[in-house]
Parts: sequence; structure tokens; C-alpha cells
Amino acid sequence: MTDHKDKMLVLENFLPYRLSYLTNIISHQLARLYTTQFDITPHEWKILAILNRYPNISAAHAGEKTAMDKVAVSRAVKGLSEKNLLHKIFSPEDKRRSMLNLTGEGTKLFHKIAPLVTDYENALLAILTKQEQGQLSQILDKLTRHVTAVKP
Amino acid sequence: MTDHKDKMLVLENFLPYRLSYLTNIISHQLARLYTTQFDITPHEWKILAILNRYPNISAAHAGEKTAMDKVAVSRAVKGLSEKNLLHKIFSPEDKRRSMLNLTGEGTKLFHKIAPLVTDYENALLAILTKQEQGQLSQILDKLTRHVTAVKP
DNA sequence: TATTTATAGTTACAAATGAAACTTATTTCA
DNA sequence: TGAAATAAGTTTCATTTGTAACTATAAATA
Repeated sequence: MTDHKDKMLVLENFLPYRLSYLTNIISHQLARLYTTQFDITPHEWKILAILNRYPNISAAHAGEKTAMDKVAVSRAVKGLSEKNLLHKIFSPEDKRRSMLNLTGEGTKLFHKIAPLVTDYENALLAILTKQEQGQLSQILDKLTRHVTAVKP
Repeated sequence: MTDHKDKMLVLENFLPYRLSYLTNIISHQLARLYTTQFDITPHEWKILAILNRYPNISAAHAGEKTAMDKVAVSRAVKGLSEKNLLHKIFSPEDKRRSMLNLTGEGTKLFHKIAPLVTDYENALLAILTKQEQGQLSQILDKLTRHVTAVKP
């Protein structure tokens, strides 16, 4: 007759906890793939990847695409630039807006790292059936849409 | 005839990225539920929750249960202790091992915060069908087991 | 038993992160 | 126009976090 409707909070079953537990491990393992071999931070890697995909975008735009805040982007850009992996100019039309592009070296580094991380992703996906892969994708979309919907 | 088998890495479709994007948002929203109203950090909240569930465990044990490293646990314990939310003694048998318990105040605070975070979880789950909830749970288990399996 | 190895927890220092203030450039609109 | 508001990006400072070194105790072993 104790704990009648106490709906005890059990960390191990708590969805946000389970998600963050898994995600933290994945992020660490993924980072280790390139931080050990190459002198590049996770933030820098994100910018490298997004600029390979979308050349010539601004820092703000890169931030949107990667969900990084502008300070993090600024620092990553600076780091990449100092390593000659990225070239930054400001737009002649709007001298506030940056135009970011990978250098040849930056592109080369991207193509060294990309297979490592896609291999890692494939190993993850291989754990799941095709069906589960689809389910996960759909569920992530649903949840992401929900949590990003602006709250009053 | 270009990019024949280039399996381009597209951040937006990349599972680890999608996971971390979602998880970061959830973690932030969740933290906001208690950090604004109560003077408690996310680490402290985890320890509070695990001690409510498993009273009298050691710091090391609490760390295992929460996937926090021992430094983070030590700091959270210190913080909670300074706020009189937690009581720490060392075991008489093994004077290295701590025995942690919530104080009455700590327990009271837990019961104030718990419904806020479970409500948040329920709102998340409500987005999914019962079926999807089961699928997600199973998928998280599979992936977590995989990534935590020791690698040579 | 004396020495070493291992364990629990803390402390200290360095690196990463986040929030706010700041600079420069552009837009708005009174 | 020109003052005020907005926007992009950077810098600064405080906080958080992570790694390594350290202390104290207990266990292993020679």
C-alpha cells in the first residue's frame, strides 16, 4: 500500500537520460577517430564537414546548419584558418558577412576523415535491421521537430 | 560521371549528428526546468535522483549508475552537501568508501523536481505512438550495448 | 610483516564552453 | 538625412569540465 501512484523516477529508464548516455559515448568515440590522428577539434570537424558540403557560406549560416552558436563557430573558423584549412573573406556587398571556403588542404583533410566517421556510422547502423533504421530515423525526426518547436 | 561512389557525408543525415543535436536540446530544456527555479546543477540533480533511488551508496557506485566520472561526482556531492541536501559519512569498515544519503531537505527537493522532469518526459513520449516508444527503447538498448562493448 | 599495488576520493591546473559586452557594418524609419 | 535599432562576428571574462597528480586507506604478495 506504499508508493501508490508514486511513478518513481528511475534514471535508468528515463528517456532523456538514456539518450544522453548513448549520445555522449558516441560523440566521444567519434571524436577520438580524428582528434588522435589529426590536430582538429570536434567543432572544427563540424565546420570542415559543413563547408565541404556547402562551400562559401557565412559563419552564421554554418552555425545554423551545425547547431553551433556563433562564438563556437568563430573559434572553430579561427582555428581552421590558422591551420590553413580554411579561407575566410568578407563579402564585398555586406562587409559584415563572411564567406568561408576550405582550402585545398582543408578539402584533403576532410576526405581523410570522412571515411573514418562514415565507417563508424555504418558500424552503428549495422547493429540495427533495415526496419529499425527506418524507425529510428522517423522517431528522431518526430522528436526533433517537437523539441525545436518554439514554446511560448 | 562525377562523384561515382563518393557516399558524400551529409551532416544532416548523419546519425551521430542527429542524435547529438536532439539530445543537446533535450538536455538544455530539461536543465532549465530546475536550474532556473532551484539552485542546483545538472550533475547535482543526477546525484540527487540516484540517491533517492539507491540510498546509502558510495560516490563510486553513484558514478557508475549515472555514467559520471568520479571528479564530477565528487564536485556534485560537495555542492549538495554544502546546501545541506546530502549527508556524507565514510564507512567504518572501509574508511575510503563514502556512504551518501539525502537529507530531509534533499528528499524534499527531489520530490519537487521529479514531477517537472517526468512531465517533460511524458510530453516527449506523447509525441510517439506506443509502438514507436517500444521501438525507440529497443533501439537505444541495442545501440547502447554495442557502443559500450569493450573494443580491443 | 614489509613492500607494492590498487582503490576511493579530492585537489590543482589546463582546456573548453557560455554569456555578455563590444566593434563594425547595415537597415529602419522619424 | 541621421539617430536608433539590428545584424555578423570577435573578444573578454567567468564557469564548467577533463586530465593528471595527489592523499589516505586497504588489499595483495613476496
